[in-house]
Amino acid sequence: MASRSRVTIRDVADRVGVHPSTVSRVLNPATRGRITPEIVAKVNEAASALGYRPNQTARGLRTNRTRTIGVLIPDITNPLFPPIIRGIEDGLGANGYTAILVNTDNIAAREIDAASTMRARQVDGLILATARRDDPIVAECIADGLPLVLVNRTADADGVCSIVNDDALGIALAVRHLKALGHTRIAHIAGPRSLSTGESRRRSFLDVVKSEGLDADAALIAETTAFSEDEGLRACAQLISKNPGFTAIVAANDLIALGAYEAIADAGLKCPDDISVTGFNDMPFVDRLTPPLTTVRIPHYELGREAGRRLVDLIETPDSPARATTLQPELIVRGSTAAVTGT
Amino acid sequence: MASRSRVTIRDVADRVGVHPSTVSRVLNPATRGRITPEIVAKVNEAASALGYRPNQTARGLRTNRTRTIGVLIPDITNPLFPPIIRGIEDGLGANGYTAILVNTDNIAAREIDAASTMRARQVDGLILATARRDDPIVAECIADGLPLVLVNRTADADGVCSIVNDDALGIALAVRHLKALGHTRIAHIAGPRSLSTGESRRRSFLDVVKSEGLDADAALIAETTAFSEDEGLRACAQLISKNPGFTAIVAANDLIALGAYEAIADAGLKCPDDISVTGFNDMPFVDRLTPPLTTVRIPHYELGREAGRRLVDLIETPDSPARATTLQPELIVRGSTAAVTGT
DNA sequence: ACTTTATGTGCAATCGTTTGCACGCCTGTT
DNA sequence: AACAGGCGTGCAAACGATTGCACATAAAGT
Repeated sequence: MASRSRVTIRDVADRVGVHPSTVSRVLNPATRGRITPEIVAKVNEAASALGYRPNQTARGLRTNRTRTIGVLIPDITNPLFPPIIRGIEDGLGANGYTAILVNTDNIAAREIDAASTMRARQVDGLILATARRDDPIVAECIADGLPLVLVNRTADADGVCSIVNDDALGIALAVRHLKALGHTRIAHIAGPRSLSTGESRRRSFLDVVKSEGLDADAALIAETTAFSEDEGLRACAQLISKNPGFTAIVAANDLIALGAYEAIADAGLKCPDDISVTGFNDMPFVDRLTPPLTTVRIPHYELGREAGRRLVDLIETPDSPARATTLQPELIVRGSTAAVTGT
Repeated sequence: MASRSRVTIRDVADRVGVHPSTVSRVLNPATRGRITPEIVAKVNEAASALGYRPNQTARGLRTNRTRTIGVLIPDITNPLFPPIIRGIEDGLGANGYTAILVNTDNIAAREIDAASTMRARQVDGLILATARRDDPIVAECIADGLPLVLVNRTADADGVCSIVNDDALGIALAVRHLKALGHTRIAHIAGPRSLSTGESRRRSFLDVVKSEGLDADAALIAETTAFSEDEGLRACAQLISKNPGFTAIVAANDLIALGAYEAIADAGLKCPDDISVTGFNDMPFVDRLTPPLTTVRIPHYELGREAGRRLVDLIETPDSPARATTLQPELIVRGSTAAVTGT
């Protein structure tokens, strides 16, 4: 009696005196209408009296649908991801799906392994927040017809659903804001080009700088190998030492901006008095920094929710088209940007 | 061929010309020894040639063990939890278990619902970071013999495993640090008494204040209804307005400490010059605040990892004893505490 | 009144694995 | 040379649900 899943569909059937299949039909909303209302009532009553709970494992075996989806993220400890995950949960949960989550730390082998585990567990689909531009998991899912949605990043392969922020708009908002403050020579500390976010923000920066008629000087672009504070510090210090005469920095994300803060202080300069800085992501607490960081807020929760919904779509209507969706970010102006001071 | 789980144990058996059960035995390390090495080799070869991956759903149905465990947390968006979750994943993953995660926002109905979903999915055990001191889910798990571990919080019920921080030690570290700085009238902004963390830190505070021979004045204790910045602000403002003449505050967690920062500023006072403040948790970025927060660092990752390991223990050796484990915190001294200034 | 159609329920196979049991065959003992 | 005991493998029955099919019974059409 204290057993794990004590009561089966057969117990319910026996109690009412009907066949197990009848109970199954009653419990399935789609077939319930085919059963006499009186029996429906009896079955429902018996089911709740016995505390019956359908065994999802058995159901999954028979139907080949587990209502479970796999989510691969780099690192839940990165504050970027928790809101995405909540969004996914909410986008999925409304339809009775649940997520199993794995952190991969951006290590390809871990990603492959995790994907394999999830497939052994018969997930109905996958959400990747880990996708590289050229990603073997993406290729495999496409080959095997496993529903797949990319979130926050995108891949070069086409025919795959992705939900990403409109980075071009975000960068444009930052640049136009700085232009309005009188800046004309604006630097960019770019993210890794192997990641879609790094590459797209970089390209967007170049585009908008040109279209706004600002100085488009290759010396104003610094490269990083990771979206990290250390790399931001290193790249910014290098930028300053080359002294290309900029008055503002558009950082590819908040951590890089934090690194830039340090590099600026190390150089004996002040933000925003000497150099304005913008971030990207609006991580928690960047409003508490000194100065509070002007940054681009990405709708992380909405990205996740949309990804969840889209995946459910893909699973339940297999012919639904694979399109890339972008969501709009917003510029949050705080204290790290200021009008350029006359020389 | 592009089907979801295309190759079964039978396909492998057919290719080698043996019975499916033989393949099963080869694939199971425990029974592999009973099979002729030559056949073992052939089966392994065929399995990898066909890309066979055992169907966990079928296995779970047969064995009644899904190697899946359920994790209930209040809100993954709270920076407290991500490290715990990574810890759980690591503590579990080494043994081939995976976690399914649900956020409950501390809403009892959501917790019940989530627990029910997990049980329908035949989880092998549950980890609760949501437990209230008197929690119906805990009671149900005990009644049904479902392995259960509580993390970060504990429940009043006995016979349940819990992994928690040594709050008494944490509070003692904070109080002794302040005492060493010359503070004698120290206030405490407590968390909700319905949560084990709120209650235990409060009691520990009273204990250590007494044992250290400091002023134990009921007027020095403020109450909150939630571990939030707003509540911290409210409670601290109230404390200041009652003016019991304190020079330091031990906040029950970092968010409350943040609220205290605001209340202190609102009152025209300065931290740490007029009032020292200590937090609890060492959340990300509290080292970037002005002033950087002196706080108690809880080994969150280790709590999670220990919880994961313990749950695996409970599952695999059913008679293992239910004990409460505490892990030791550490005081991180930063800029929000200073020596008391002579009047 | 007799066939036709609809309607509600039971039957049994099936999903992919695991595992107790039985049955050969080979080896070693007397 | 006959027999006991392993040892390796096959057989088939589960696990708990779903679902195409068949079969009653009742309602409807001619």
